Amino acid sequence: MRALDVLGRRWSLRVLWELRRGPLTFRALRAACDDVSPSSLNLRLAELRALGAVEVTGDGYALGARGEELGRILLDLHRWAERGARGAVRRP
Amino acid sequence: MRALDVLGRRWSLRVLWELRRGPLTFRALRAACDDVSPSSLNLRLAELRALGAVEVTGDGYALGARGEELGRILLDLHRWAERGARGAVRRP
DNA sequence: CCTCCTTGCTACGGATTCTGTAGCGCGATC
DNA sequence: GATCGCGCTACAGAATCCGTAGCAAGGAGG
Repeated sequence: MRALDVLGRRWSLRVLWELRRGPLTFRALRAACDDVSPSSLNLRLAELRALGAVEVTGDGYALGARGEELGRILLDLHRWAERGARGAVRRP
Repeated sequence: MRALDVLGRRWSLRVLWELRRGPLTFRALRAACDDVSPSSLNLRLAELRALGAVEVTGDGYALGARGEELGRILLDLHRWAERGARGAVRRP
């Protein structure tokens, strides 16, 4: 349950989402996330690293070993959200 | 991306997670979520209802029409996180 | 050795969000 | 009509986040 708590903090999902296509440097990741403040980003990265969701490689930050599975889950989540946002907001 | 933004707010994922097994009343949901403050809970519920993720039934709050799919996604996410937390935290 | 870059990351004050507690209005029940 | 639990609101204090500036380290070029 702790894991969902970490994933439910601001920018956590977004960081993972931006990393789904490959590694990014700290600054590139920051730029990809609407220029988050570096303090927040660093905090989230530390938490996500503690979870094993993110790791540091030679090319910067990347998804952990199970990254591909996570990418698929995030894609599902994203698709679900997009579909819901279009079809279910107005439901009179 | 807006949807992921809402899902990335504090307690959003947790609320959905607690609703995955069936409807809960406002107070029960609050209790299930480590006694969130009612203001936060009410805010999150409003946002999630606007997304179509949560709806109000006679038995209280419940996952929306696409709730089952979301529940499965959250379960995947949870399992992923749990597995990562066990296998990857200690990585000397 | 000495600049000039870029990179990861920290510091800090102000703005935003969350928390904790109290309580209202309402319907059901006694 | 008194009591109970319910959904929900109010509000101040605490925690968090943002925006900006800047540091130390490492490499490229002179």
